[in-house]
Amino acid sequence: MRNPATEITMPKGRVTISDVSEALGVTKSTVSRALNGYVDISPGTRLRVRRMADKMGYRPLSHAQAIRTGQTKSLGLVIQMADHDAQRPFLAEFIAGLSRGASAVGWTITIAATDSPAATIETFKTMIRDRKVDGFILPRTMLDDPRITLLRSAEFPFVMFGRSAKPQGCAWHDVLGEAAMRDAVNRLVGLGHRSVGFINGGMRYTYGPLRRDGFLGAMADAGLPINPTHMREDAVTIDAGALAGRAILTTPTPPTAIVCAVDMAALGVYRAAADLGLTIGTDLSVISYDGVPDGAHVTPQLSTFFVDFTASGQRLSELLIRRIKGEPPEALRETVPATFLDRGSAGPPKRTPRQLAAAIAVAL
Amino acid sequence: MRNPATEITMPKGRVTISDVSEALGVTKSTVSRALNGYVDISPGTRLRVRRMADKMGYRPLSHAQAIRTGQTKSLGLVIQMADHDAQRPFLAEFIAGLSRGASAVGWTITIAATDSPAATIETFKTMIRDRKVDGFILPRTMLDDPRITLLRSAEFPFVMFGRSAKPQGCAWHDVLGEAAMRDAVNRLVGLGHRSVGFINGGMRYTYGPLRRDGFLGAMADAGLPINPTHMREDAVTIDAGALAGRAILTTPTPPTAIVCAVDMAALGVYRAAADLGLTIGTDLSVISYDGVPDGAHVTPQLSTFFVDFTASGQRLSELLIRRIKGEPPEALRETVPATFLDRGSAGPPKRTPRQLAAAIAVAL
DNA sequence: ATGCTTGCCGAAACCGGTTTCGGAAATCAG
DNA sequence: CTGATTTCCGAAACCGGTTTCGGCAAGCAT
Repeated sequence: MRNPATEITMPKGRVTISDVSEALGVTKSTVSRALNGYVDISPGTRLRVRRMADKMGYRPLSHAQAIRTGQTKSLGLVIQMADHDAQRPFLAEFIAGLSRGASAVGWTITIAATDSPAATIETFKTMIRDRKVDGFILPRTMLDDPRITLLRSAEFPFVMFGRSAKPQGCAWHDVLGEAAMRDAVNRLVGLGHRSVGFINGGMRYTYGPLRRDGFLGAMADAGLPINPTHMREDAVTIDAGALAGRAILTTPTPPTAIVCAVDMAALGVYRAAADLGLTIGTDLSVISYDGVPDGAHVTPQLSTFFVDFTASGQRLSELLIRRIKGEPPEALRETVPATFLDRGSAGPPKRTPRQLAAAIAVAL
Repeated sequence: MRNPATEITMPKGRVTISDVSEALGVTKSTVSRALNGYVDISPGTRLRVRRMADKMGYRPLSHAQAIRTGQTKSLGLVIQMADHDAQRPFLAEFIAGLSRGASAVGWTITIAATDSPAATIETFKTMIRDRKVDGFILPRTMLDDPRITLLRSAEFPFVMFGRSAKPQGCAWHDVLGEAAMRDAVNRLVGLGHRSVGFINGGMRYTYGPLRRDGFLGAMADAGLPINPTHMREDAVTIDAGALAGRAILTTPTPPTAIVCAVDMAALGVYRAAADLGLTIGTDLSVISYDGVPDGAHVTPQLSTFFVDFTASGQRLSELLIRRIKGEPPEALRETVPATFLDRGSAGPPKRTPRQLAAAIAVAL
């Protein structure tokens, strides 16, 4: 009877904080404060509580704590199905990463899908109002993003996958797409190309202007002229990429290489090239960005800058949790490089633009 | 002062049940019971409470109710990244459907991703233990599914996307893959094919045997013999499909048509056919199942049975919520047909198997 | 008029935690 | 040795709901 710990009876159902406190002969409040690192608990007591708690397998119920603390220990992700083709291929990996980062510390991911921007904002509002989550991950940030406006004014924690020109209050993790575009141009120039086209992705997104600037900067550095007819925008699907590719290739003097801001567009260029009788990797070089699985299933395989969406997802969860716990957003900003996969869609130019134009004219 | 309702003062933060009860001059318990449809509340009082509640914009906090009721109003989805290629293409639509079905009635989707079957089971256990969700959606049910074993023994609600041979305690929603396979064979036979191959998906999954039986049944009904060398299994990726296709096409007397249980395998058959110099739709007919977006980007477009994963997801959420609310699993079982998309990969046979074999021999 | 149901709602406990407050014991200063 | 601080923990309120219990008043039959 001296040591209450020797006579604990394992409760049948869930073990609650009361079970632990009774087993130790202390009050609930002592257990709670010991477990939550309050300073007014002696080291000895803290240790005894800790031991007993995990001996009994005690795990606080997150929604029970939530009613007092206001924290659900849950991260929100709202995906917009409207711009599906753009983010579809990576969704699984991205979610896996988010989940890994969150569950590593006992948090969960709450997900919602919407059809329209308006529905997205409504979803954010109700999730905030009903305290469903403690913060949000924002994929595919846009230049003028209503989600940011809303969350900023609601003073609700969030972290972006992407960057922002108006960084006030924003935390982010992003991949250096502009550096990849520079690198792509440099590699093509190194291979001997003097005329390079560019197919960009969505210009409403923050990544669009960044990647364009990366391309333009590298071209300028290489002393190469920019041909406006060799530049296209807003191609994030195979169809759009095919259209853009054909448009560029049917100019009077087509480029011998094309840099694409997203893989889907590059796969479209493959199709356009095939239609025009061109062989990728020799007649036309292509370097792209994203690293979608399909890129490994075309001939030749697509040389692209691979983005590890799983790793980014995991990192974003970590950052958001730190943000929720109070770290200032300025301290939670980071960028990582993409990894180049050299797979054969880029080689030395076989023909001059003039010769290329002649070959294409025959095919038409 | 007669009517307390005329002098309510809007609370600044969230409006709680106490705010509503004070505004009406009744107790919390009355408000709670009125809103939750208890019978010991008079119709008049119920109406007054309802009106006041939504006039004040009162929304009960789900995690506050959870601590007493045990219900989080959240549905769980655990996705296993291991068998990625199989379910990857539909994940976004599926989640969107789940989300739609859940959020329509104020519930949410909690998602987790794991790397291995073992991790999956662990994730289920912790999510159950910590009461993170009220029930689970099980995608891609397997013949001998440890998830089902676990949930059944834990008496935890779940609903399957797929069926089960041991239906005890199981609720489900499924698409009739076997009917689609039958239909595919019938269509090919109607086009004049007498020799049809079959590439099945994963045989560990419940859909595998079902689709095989559908194929075999239709072949028997048509009086066509089964050539074992024309049948392959476990092909759920492009690569596996290409391998299986090549194996079937390089038999002494290849079939003039191949039915595939999953689109990814069919896309692999496209590659195998191209390697062997065959044209899909004429030299070789293909009918498949799933309706992946890629099927519209090959030439000719893939004729396939389209599955509406969004609709299925939505339906699954609805069924699971009903299951959680107490409806017996036997009452929650349903199947829906897939929709055939006739897009040109299946036509009348141009050559006999013998002629086909000769053509292939040349290509090799 | 009396006794018995029935309808309806208030009072209070409860769910599983967190947090404030105050006081006893231990430590420190003088 | 006394008085003033600290240190550490218990008691109790609290978070926002739900649910049990009991009692008052009206309705019913006798």
